[in-house]
Amino acid sequence: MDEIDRTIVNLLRTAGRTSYAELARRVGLTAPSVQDRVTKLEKNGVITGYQAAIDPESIGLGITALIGIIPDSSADHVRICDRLRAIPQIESCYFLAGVECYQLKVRVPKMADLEQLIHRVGAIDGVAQTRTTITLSTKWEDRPQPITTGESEHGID
Amino acid sequence: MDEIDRTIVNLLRTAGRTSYAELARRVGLTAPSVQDRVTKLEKNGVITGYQAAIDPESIGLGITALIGIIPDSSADHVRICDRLRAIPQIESCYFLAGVECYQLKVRVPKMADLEQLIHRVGAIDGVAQTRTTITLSTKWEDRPQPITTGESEHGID
DNA sequence: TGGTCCGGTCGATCTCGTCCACCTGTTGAG
DNA sequence: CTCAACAGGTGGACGAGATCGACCGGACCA
Repeated sequence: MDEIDRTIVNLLRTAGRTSYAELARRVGLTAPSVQDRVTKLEKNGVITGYQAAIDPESIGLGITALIGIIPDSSADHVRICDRLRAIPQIESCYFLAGVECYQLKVRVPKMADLEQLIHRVGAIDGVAQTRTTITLSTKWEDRPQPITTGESEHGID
Repeated sequence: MDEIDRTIVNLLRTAGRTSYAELARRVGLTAPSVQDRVTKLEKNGVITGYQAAIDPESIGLGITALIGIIPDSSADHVRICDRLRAIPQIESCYFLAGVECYQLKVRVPKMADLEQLIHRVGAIDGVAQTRTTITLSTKWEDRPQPITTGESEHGID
């Protein structure tokens, strides 16, 4: 994980379809070397995948909401997590330090779908209460912050 | 935006570096046709970009937190938004319907950085109060939900 | 000194991306 | 009904990219 790897990661983070040849030009190596580095980054779990960013509204997911979950005292978190994972509308799921121990980011086409979704989450065993907030607009999302020099050690590679 | 477009989007959403030739095989067209469709999807704003998914810990961003912002009554939201946008650690920013009218998802290397970041956000003109929640773990994030048939009209293309 | 490993280059080959000419089915006007 | 215009697809050609194996040079160590 040297300076060249960081540059490659920064480039792929903002332009995930950049060819190996183009990456090679940017970092001053040849294509096979870059490919080798990228393969290692993938194998080491630094790069976990590639995804096209889609405008949610264009595919009929015009409503975004955040749902906080307050568990009851007997909650089985492995079970809750499994049940949540089975709900496709939940795009992100964070386990939090707080009274609301989960926060979900969900997307649905219509309000009726959101209502149904809230009921479904609320019905999960161990969920005492949910608190939903509608997002009026997404200012930005998943903006990659450039990697700084690895001044702290992370034991990667 | 027909069935083939939806298939292409679903494929690119989960495997953003899939070649046009491979996409063509999957949808039963030729590579030039697929490329044409993808170009149109990009031009119409359906596909807004491509990004490699990176494990945050691997690049020294081990701490994720959610920051809620409560504005004061005289808040100028354009100004607040601009100031927030200038902070690179804020990866996502949602404008919410609620007392906390923004929620930020931030990532930093160390707790000290988070503290500094909270102070910086709190110092923005129009921000009355912030409320920060640490995420103990990310169960999953940015999981693409497959596009269903466009039963509602969205006026795309 | 010599062996080994790591990471890079180079060259050959195959696949992919991209452009262009052509084909087909649909639509709408005369 | 016929014909022109058009959208969207196919197929071929050619340049660029991906990928593999062979080789090279420096660092490390016995």
